[in-house]
Amino acid sequence: MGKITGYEKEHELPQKVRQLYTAVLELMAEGIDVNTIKVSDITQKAGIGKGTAYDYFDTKEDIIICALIYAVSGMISRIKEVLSRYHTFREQIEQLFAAVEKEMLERECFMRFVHMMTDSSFCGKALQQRAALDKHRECNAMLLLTEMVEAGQKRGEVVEHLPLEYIVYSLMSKLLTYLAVCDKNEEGGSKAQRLKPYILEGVFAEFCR
Amino acid sequence: MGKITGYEKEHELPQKVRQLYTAVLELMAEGIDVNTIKVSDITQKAGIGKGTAYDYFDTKEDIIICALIYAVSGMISRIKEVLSRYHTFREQIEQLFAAVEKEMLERECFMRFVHMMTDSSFCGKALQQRAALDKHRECNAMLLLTEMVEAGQKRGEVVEHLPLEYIVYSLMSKLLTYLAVCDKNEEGGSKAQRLKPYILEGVFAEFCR
Amino acid sequence: MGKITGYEKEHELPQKVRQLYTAVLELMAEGIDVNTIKVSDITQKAGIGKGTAYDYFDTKEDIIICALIYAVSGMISRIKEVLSRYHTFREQIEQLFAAVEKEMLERECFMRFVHMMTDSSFCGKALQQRAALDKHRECNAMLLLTEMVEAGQKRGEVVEHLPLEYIVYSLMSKLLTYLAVCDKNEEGGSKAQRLKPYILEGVFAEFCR
Amino acid sequence: MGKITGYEKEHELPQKVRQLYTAVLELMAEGIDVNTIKVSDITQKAGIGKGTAYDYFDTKEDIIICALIYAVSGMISRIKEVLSRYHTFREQIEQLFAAVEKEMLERECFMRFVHMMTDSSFCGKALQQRAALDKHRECNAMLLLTEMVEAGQKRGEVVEHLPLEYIVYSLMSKLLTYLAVCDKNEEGGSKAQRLKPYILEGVFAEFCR
DNA sequence: GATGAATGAGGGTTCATTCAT
DNA sequence: AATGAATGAACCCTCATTCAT
Repeated sequence: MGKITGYEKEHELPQKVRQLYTAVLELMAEGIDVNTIKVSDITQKAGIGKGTAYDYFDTKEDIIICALIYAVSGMISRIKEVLSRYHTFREQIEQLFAAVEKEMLERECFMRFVHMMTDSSFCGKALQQRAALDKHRECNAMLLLTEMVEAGQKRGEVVEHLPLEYIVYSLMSKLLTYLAVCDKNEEGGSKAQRLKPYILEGVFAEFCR
Repeated sequence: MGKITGYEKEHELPQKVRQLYTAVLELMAEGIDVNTIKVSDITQKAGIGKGTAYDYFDTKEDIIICALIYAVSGMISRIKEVLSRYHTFREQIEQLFAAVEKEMLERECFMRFVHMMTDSSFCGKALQQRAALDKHRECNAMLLLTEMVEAGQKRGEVVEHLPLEYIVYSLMSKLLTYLAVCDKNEEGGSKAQRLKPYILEGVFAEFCR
Repeated sequence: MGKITGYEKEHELPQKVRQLYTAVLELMAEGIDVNTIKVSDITQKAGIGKGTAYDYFDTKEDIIICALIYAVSGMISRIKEVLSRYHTFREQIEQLFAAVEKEMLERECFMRFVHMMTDSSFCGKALQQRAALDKHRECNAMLLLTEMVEAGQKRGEVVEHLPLEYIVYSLMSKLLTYLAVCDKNEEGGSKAQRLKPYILEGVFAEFCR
Repeated sequence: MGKITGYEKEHELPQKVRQLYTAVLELMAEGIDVNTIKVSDITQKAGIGKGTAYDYFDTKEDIIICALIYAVSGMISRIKEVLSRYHTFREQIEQLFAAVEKEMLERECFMRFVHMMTDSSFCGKALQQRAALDKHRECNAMLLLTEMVEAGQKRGEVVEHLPLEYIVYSLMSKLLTYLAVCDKNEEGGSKAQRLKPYILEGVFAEFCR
């Protein structure tokens, strides 16, 4: 049987694979370190046999990486979908922060994803290789931001005297800062709520005409 | 014998411990994943026996964490020392970016440290516990930034209508973005050089009067 | 359903069983170690489902053992058939060596069979048990030789001052030596061709009047 | 630490390695299939930790192969030693059969060794590779026979009209036949005893002047 | 004090066998 | 009847930690 690549469409996913992905993501949401996740943890939580995981994946790493790609792709698609309903840069930025903040599970996963992208862990290395091949793929958050900014510039909402590169990195960095604050503050995100308007205002002040 | 805590002053460090720290940091500089480092890797590179490491530390994690704390404390002291020779917020910011960029080996460590602080890896967890107890300690980079900003505000250079918290997080995020860009661009840091003036300018525009 | 015993006549063999046997023998001819053969290898090569194999056999060992018995029985029948057309001991011996050499696939199997008969591998143990029960059966090569020698003695061609037992073991050992030499020398059997006349001559000199 | 190669001299063998070898050979003497021996079987019988085995060997196969080479080399040296005290071909042949028969444990090993040499099992493949490199080494039984025959020819005791190759193969085959008969007959070797004089006589009649 | 040989618990992976379809 | 997805027991190997020297 052909193994899972991580690029399957939502509806192509075998049921067991969905269960595996869910299990991985839940484990991450519970704060378990990627490096200490055991195959038996995953399959047990997924409610399937250990051998079954290996019918679909070659290694433990594959399972985890594909689960992450799945989660991040899904998150980005959903955010894209939300953003497509808004037509100004300011609204889009606001919605972006709101969307990213909304789902606990995805947020956790996204943080993990970002970590791994800048990480030298076993999964990190593999993920980065994937990402290098995937510049054009759904799981590329930078691309999403780039498109948003370019569209904003076309509409005349976003300044043009700053390099696109800088604006995108800057946005990403602010978004991650915000996520980090959300993450740190588990008692309800009050610090995040306090800082959010300033972060947004900083973005608008610097990048909007 | 009392074990090493990680808070020893430079001159209090036993020779063997220094060798262990150096070994850990070199391994990291070589790009080895923290989760993959073996005790035997460390002791071999340190040129000492495995048992000796356990005379000074209780667990492998302790060795790595203390090595990181050591490296980051040292880095922050050195940066503090540099900054103390400058007396305007703008100069300090510029020097901060320059200093951070300069120390190649330490920069790698700093990135690792940052990762782990926002990470759920074995070391991460332990580091975060440490950090929670260490709000006042040398290895706290946020504290350094906070002091810088407060001093800047006292001197009337830094705006006061924004929350201190926001300014500090924002600075940290920009610094990390810069580091990430440096890191990514191994062919000589040209992207970092291109973006640097914009990042600095963004800081000054937003936070300086 | 009654399981396969390995004693079915050629025409009693269900089609699927024949496919299984062929698959096992082909795998062996490919040089795969008996201990390494996987059920999935066999069924895949046989072009049938894994479950189906277990409709006919209880264990993997059964499949392999029966395939071997099938192959060796077939080989011995065919040799018997050939030998029945010759009426002197010398001719029979010559034909025996020729026949054994001819069947390339079967030779491989025969070597495997011999190995296992003197082996303590999983299959070996089982085969030997079988053989102990099967003294009278088709797959018994020693029996074939014994009959040949006895007939030779009756016709006055073979010496009688040596124990039948010794003559038979000696013949078997020479035959196996010959096979081993054929086997070793894949570049065309020149060594086998060189040694063959001496082996035959040794047999005749020692055992023929 | 450097791993064991299997070519260590008796006195160079670390104690633990000796224990491992002994354990392997005892397991074989007990009739356990090489392919089913577990590392834990070996180390348990050797009375050492599982990990220790891997300090000296890289894989389970290595342990078994080296144990076999050790046993066979030892056996052959001992036989050589015995033979060196006899100076006629006839005596040497008699002593050879006696010596080979004597060492019950080693005999078992020798049969295993022979099996593996003509086998495609995991160990077999590796052993054969070794043997290909070891034409000149101690564990080469053919070499021992070759030397014996050549010396016999020089002394004028052994016929010269037959190819050396044939004589050696023939001797080996007779020796193995004898061993196989010894092996089969666990009730006291009476069959072996009955056949032995005929086998020896056959050798003398064919190869001695 | 310093060492590194020895340990053995633990986890990734395989594969014979089963059973729902 | 035939299938092959699912299972989980089993086993090799690693490596943090200990402790005799």
